[in-house]
Amino acid sequence: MNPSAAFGEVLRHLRKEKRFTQEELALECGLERTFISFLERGLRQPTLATILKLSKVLGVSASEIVARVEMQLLEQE
Amino acid sequence: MNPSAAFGEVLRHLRKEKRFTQEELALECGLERTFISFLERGLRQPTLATILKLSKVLGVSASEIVARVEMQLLEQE
DNA sequence: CCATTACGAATACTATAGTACGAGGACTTA
DNA sequence: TAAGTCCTCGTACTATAGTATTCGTAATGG
Repeated sequence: MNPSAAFGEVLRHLRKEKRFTQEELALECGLERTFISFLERGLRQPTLATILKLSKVLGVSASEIVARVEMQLLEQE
Repeated sequence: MNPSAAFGEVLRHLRKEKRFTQEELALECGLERTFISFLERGLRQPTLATILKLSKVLGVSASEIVARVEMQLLEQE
């Protein structure tokens, strides 16, 4: 499991938890819907600025998001 | 203060704490020396994968690094 | 059945992360 | 003076993050 895939799973989980569609999340973050789709499918990886944008809208700190990614990476090696 | 600048300060601080030169850190991370310089000066921002690489070598979790960046951003608005 | 919502997927593009090489300044040590 | 270390800075390049647009389709509801 690579960082992109791990991040994708974490992002999708958080988004569904907050009852956002990809389009809503994208709009609030000032990102493209298709880019959110890329991220969730692990086909793109975020920069630090993107992680921060997402974290604000999702109501979770960026460090918390990264911590979840690190857990994902450990669980599924 | 933008995310790149905040990250640069955190990175430089951690690197000096661990007594690495930019070149040593770059070598261990599999990155370019000049890229470490760019990061520390806030002229580039890292992707998630880069943050993870740096965190391994610096002996600090990626989430801890991001937490420090968030603190930097709050302190200096 | 048809319209709408939500998403995947493809393609092509622009902006920027990351590489590679090298000149030169500030400092130290010989 | 001279040589070495650590870093800044510039420049040009390649890889990829992020935009923009479009089509297909599965699910849902009027």
